[in-house]
Amino acid sequence: MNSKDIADRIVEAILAQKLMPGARLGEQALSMLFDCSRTLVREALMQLAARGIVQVSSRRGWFVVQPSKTEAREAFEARKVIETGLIRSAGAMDKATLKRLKQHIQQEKTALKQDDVGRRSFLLGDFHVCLAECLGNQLLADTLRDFTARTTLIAMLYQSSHDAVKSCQEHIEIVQALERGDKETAEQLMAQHIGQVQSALQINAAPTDPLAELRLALAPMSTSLAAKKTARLTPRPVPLASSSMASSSISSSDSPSTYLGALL
Amino acid sequence: MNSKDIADRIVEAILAQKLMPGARLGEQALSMLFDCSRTLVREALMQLAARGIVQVSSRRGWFVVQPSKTEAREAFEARKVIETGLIRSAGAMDKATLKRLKQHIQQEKTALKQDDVGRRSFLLGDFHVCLAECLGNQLLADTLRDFTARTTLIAMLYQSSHDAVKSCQEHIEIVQALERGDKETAEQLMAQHIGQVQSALQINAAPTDPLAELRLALAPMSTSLAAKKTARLTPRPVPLASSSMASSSISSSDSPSTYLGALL
DNA sequence: TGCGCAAATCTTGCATACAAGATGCTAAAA
DNA sequence: TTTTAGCATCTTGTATGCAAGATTTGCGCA
Repeated sequence: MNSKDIADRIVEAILAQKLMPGARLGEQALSMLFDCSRTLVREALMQLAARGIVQVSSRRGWFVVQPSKTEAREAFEARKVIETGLIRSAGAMDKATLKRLKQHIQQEKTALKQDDVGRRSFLLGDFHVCLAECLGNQLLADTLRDFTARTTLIAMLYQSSHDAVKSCQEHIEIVQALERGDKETAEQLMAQHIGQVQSALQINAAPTDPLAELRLALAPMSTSLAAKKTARLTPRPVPLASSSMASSSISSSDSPSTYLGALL
Repeated sequence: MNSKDIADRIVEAILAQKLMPGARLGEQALSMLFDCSRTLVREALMQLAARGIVQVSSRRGWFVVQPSKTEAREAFEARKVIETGLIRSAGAMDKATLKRLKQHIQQEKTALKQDDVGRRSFLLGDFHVCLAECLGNQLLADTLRDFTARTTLIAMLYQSSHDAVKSCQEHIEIVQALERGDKETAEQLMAQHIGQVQSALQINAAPTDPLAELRLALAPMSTSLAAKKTARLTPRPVPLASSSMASSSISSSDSPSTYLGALL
């Protein structure tokens, strides 16, 4: 179990939506989880930080990134540029490659049928990485994996109302166009597809309020008797919200076993 | 001096062609150079490894990457895809942005005039990063910086016969097209420009012989008196050349101060 | 002279120890 | 009751030590 494996597992967990944006990644917790020293965990986290997946707040902790609206726009634009450009510049696809893509879509369908949310989310993102590999560019495929992880986080953060079945259907149509050799249509479909995912975001809503759950849970009931206690919690959002880090109250209140489950 | 700074300095040195592909980056040497512990150096190197700039060979050392021919193709294709796509998807540029680009070109010209090879090389690559920033995508700009470092290494490795003056001229034409709002031409010029750089490679020639410098330095002079000593060195290339890593004899024979100069 | 083996050296791999800042809690005082 | 000062705890930041593999060097031998 080296640092590369740890990093891979974290990225996988993000792609499977098992790690929320803002989730805490404590060095000690991870070192116990992977049964190694903090050194290896730190190396993994440094690598992920260099790839824009996690960030560290000095002596406070490591967190999964929470992309801003600007970063969200950039990430989707980047994916559009790369994926459409890759289709445009690619040559004809051979049979084996097409088979691989079709198999991937089969896996997506299976995950959809079985309602396996984690695997479904992973595969829907991985399709794009797979496509880049099929189009013959490992460098861009790797880059795209990171960008896809980013957009996955964005979708979680901005409460995407995105439909998985529709997404899979769009993948099918893209592959069909490629099979016909109709690159122009494929490119256009891809742009639309990414646009769909992007516009499913509720980008105007503030990034998922880490206090949303609390607010909802603690909203005064008609038969309010806890008025005083909620009053004590309400003032606190101010310093938290102004903090750029906004360490989600979800993660800080959860026990380590929560993300232990996400990674194992 | 944290790990981020160290990583930045190494990338800068590569962009300025002061670190050759295959150059050794010893942890101890760097830690002495930056006056810190090996820990920080290691963190920096791990980050660079995650970005595909350096690689580690287990218990042998850290080295600047030596892209293969396939990786070279992928890197140029990736840059074409990103840079042309970015131009295509961009909106109109405002005056301040155009001014920034023109200033950059001025700097390029100055470096050319002063024959400052390091700064010249850095600026010619940085133009593309700057353009990406001007087109409003920091994420792709950062990605492009890494890819540009890669193509710079490729150019060094495959003995590019690339002309800096011509390159600068092409930058000028691209900015002119952008100023006219003629994105189509700009896109086309960019594709050609990157193609120029790529085709200046002598890709068929084997990656630059790591012994070339030694051979040259130790070639017998006309007034040869060291005939016996050079004879002793000639047989050794065989086992070295067969080694895939080919830890460049340059670095192993040079004192630390050599790449000390490159980084300071 | 050429070859093979073993010791010495060099370099990374990993863990641990301790420093230092951030946070939260408690208790005392206004 | 509210505020604030100080203490306890938690978490990362950095250095160092030792283990282990790779490479080189040197020596003995044919």
